[in-house]
Amino acid sequence: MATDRDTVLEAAVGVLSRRPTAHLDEIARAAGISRATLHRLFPGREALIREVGLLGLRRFAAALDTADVEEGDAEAALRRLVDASVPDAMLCAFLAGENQLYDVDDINDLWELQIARLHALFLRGQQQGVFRIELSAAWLSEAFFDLVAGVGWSIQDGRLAPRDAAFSLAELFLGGALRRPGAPSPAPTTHSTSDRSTSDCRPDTDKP
Amino acid sequence: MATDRDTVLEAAVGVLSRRPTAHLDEIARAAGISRATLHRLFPGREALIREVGLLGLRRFAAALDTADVEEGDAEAALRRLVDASVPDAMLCAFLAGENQLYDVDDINDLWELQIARLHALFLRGQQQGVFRIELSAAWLSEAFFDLVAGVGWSIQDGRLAPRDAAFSLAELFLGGALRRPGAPSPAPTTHSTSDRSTSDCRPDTDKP
DNA sequence: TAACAATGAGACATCTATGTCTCAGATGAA
DNA sequence: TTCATCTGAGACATAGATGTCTCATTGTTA
Repeated sequence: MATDRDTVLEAAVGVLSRRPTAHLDEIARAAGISRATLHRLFPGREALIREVGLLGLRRFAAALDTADVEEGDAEAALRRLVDASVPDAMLCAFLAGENQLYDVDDINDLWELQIARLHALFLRGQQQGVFRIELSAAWLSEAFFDLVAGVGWSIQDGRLAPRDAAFSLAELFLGGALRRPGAPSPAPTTHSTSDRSTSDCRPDTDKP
Repeated sequence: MATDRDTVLEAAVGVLSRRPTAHLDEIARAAGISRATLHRLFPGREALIREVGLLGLRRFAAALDTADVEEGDAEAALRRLVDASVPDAMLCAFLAGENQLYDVDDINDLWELQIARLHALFLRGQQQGVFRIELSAAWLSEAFFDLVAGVGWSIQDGRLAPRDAAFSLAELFLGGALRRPGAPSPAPTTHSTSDRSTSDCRPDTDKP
């Protein structure tokens, strides 16, 4: 029986991240309140989902703040970010799945802002020589956020122990993102514009 | 104007992956057919979404087959899997976001089956000594699939060049998943049950 | 050309989630 | 106790998407 807005929103995430089309009854029940009270807290479904998105973004922004990502060594900053964002991984999972939110202007702006901060972190890391430059900063940002979301989903479904989350995320991601100390410089190319044309994401349609 | 079912389903994915609640009108328009014809092909919305999910699973299963993941060196098998699954990344993105599907029994079974194959691949790789054993096979499976989904989202939004997709995915993931040739054995532990209690995914609620 | 099959457009009924309202009971403060 | 406030339960109307139908048109085959 949670009466304050944020607690209700967190309960809502638990339902909505699994079932984006869940009815309001369901969400109210998950929060331990009645549908009437839910309506008193949030004018309607649209507003509710919007606020869930905003909460997620606020939390992720707070994680970026806490981690002080704009300062110091990029690898250390990323490790701090991992620790700061894992507790809110489920919110991030919701954000990752709900592209619908990006139609709302102010949410989209807030989202772009946080992504820009991530992007800047990776760019800085590449300039510092700690992150690989064969992988674009945009891809590193996307991949990082997706893995945070993956942590959220895994924990929710009981496939990942919460205590292992930060370690698993940091090890996997940094292993792929950090420049190898041994490797001298960006491998010129193992992937020219050659062979397999993995081009349009719409493969042949002739499979039975 | 695509009249065969699979082509319509692929058009539906393009819409549904961005907006899970899109109306049937919208989906029909995206497929270039009328709502009437859409109804002739699929009995209703539920059936449509179900078939989209099945298509995604069929494609991913086909990728696992094509890549021959049950055979040979695990790293090579995974590289083959990357190449085979990237063209269907958008379908995977849909699957990743639509946990709702897992309420349908036969879809869930098919899903578990493919995940089990992934899991087995990583376990085999760990036994072969090519994949790190500090990261659980379950987490590696989840992370791999999430990154494939991330590739799909990125390509759709134009943030990742289709030609770079396979390379970016393989490099990032394998970098984190492969056991370092240098590192002698599984680092005993850098993450005991220490310090930060990143435990319950539900942080303090006192942020303004 | 003629018959046939498939499609698109639109009208229509239905169904269900949503939004709004009322009222009774519970909680808490004066 | 008494009053004020908040909540839950339920009824009710509404809106909008879905499902079904008809009919004209198109394109294909004989």
